[in-house]
Amino acid sequence: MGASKTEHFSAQQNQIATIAKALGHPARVAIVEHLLKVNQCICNDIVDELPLAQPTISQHLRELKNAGIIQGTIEGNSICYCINENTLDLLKKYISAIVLKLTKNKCC
Amino acid sequence: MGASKTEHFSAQQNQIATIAKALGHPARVAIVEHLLKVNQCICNDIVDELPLAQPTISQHLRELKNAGIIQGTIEGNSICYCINENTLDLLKKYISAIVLKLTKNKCC
DNA sequence: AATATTTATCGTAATATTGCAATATTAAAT
DNA sequence: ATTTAATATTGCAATATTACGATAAATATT
Repeated sequence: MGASKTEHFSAQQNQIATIAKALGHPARVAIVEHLLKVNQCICNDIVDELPLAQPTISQHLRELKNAGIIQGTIEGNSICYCINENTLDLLKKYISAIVLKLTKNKCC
Repeated sequence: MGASKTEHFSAQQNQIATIAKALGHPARVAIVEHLLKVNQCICNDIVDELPLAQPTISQHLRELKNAGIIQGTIEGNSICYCINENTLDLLKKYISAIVLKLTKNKCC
């Protein structure tokens, strides 16, 4: 196989998995951290920052964008990328709810 | 390629990516949710719960365990799995810190 | 001892991901 | 109009992931 059986799981489970998966690569974590530091920047700035080729960065940006973690606004020649707060907040709330419930549990 | 250039990124970036990656599949999200609901259970209980074969569940459990999200304790014949609070709390804190910083920023 | 139960591992097929060189696309600058 | 700059896309190779049948390993039950 190789393809996930996404149709067997709930919309929320797939949504959380999609967001988490997008963060599941150190380069994409580094991109998010860079965007957090500089607030907003263009693709080439990230190419200068990370040890990856331009097409690779572009691919990672697309995945972050598809997952809703970042957004890009066309500004003439370039595209201004920044973090979309809502998506990360959604993940934050989901995990926070889990951790909150866990403190009331006992583990084996 | 196909292999991530993990050596170019910080230990924390790799750690966060590893945890997020483990949550980056709906089946593993569903496993975590089931463990949250029943507190603790054995592999076969999850096999009965999800539409995946036993070796597939076992594989997903191993990945969750490798990422530190769950832990397993041998109990005679079976293995008792439960959520490891610390790892999810780590991810929670990391994302919370990002979201907190974001509220002070303006996006493009 | 034989059987059942539970989980892990092996092998394999299908698909996805990662990374980059080459190239295309689009808009700005000269 | 030509060149420059910024980004995306294409095509490809290497590797990883997902899924499962078959089987192994280890303990429990009869």
